[in-house]
Amino acid sequence: MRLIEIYKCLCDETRLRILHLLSHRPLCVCHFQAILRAPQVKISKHLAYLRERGLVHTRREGAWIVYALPANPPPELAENMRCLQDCCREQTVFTADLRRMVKALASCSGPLAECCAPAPKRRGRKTAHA
Amino acid sequence: MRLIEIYKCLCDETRLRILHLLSHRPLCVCHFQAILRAPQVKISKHLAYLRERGLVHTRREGAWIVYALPANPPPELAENMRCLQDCCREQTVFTADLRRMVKALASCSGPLAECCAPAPKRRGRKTAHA
DNA sequence: TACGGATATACCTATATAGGTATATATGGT
DNA sequence: ACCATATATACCTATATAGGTATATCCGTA
Repeated sequence: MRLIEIYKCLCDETRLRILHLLSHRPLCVCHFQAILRAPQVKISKHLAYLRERGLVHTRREGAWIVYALPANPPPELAENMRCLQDCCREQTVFTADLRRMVKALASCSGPLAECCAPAPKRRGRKTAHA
Repeated sequence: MRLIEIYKCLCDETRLRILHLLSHRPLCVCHFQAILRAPQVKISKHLAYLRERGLVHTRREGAWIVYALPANPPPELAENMRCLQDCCREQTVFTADLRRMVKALASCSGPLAECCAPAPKRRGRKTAHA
């Protein structure tokens, strides 16, 4: 993987926040919408940008698409993700995202998709994402 | 220093090569021209971009401007520079630059500016940069 | 003071891309 | 088959920026 391509992925704030979140755990699109408070199309396009360049991959889980970092990233990517995670500890944008992520996942019981379920059956009060 | 600003600096190949070279030693503009084989204006503008964002600083040395990494960089920058230097070892663009740097500096005797000196007095055969 | 060399900058153009609106596609449930 | 939800994409617009040409500035020297 060319180093420059990695940095091109990292040089947008939305993508940086996405990758930072993914360095903690896989997430589906609706989670990103909730955590980053950004419209679906914006999230989706940045995810596509990352996917096309191999920084993330996806698996379908029912109606949801779960995004995750690659299982065996090339060393340049792995090292940069380590660096990113380290640097993010000090910058409030990222710590705030983490807090929102925890909150968003709190309503998840078990597998990821649970908290995205339509829910009318279960609680009948919330919209799709937690 | 905001992380995103650092990545914006890293996401252009010319700037990446410049920073990589600087992670080894300070250099003046004419060195970059020679090593990167790029026109003066291109080098100069990318250096300005980096300077305005605090990734490099300059000192004048006679007619030359010597660019260097900051002496006490903020931790985010220091860590990313470490990461960069590490990753560059494997990518040919950067190793080739290093080779050209060594060659360009070979004709330097002592302080940096020496190899940029007009030289008619000393050897009278080369143009400004080595 | 005039000149040449080193570097910076003003200006222009082309391209990438971020962000939005509207729409398409896929999936599960009725 | 139909609908609602989740996600992706086509299309448009605005902006950033890369790269070039021409020119300005700064410095040392004659």
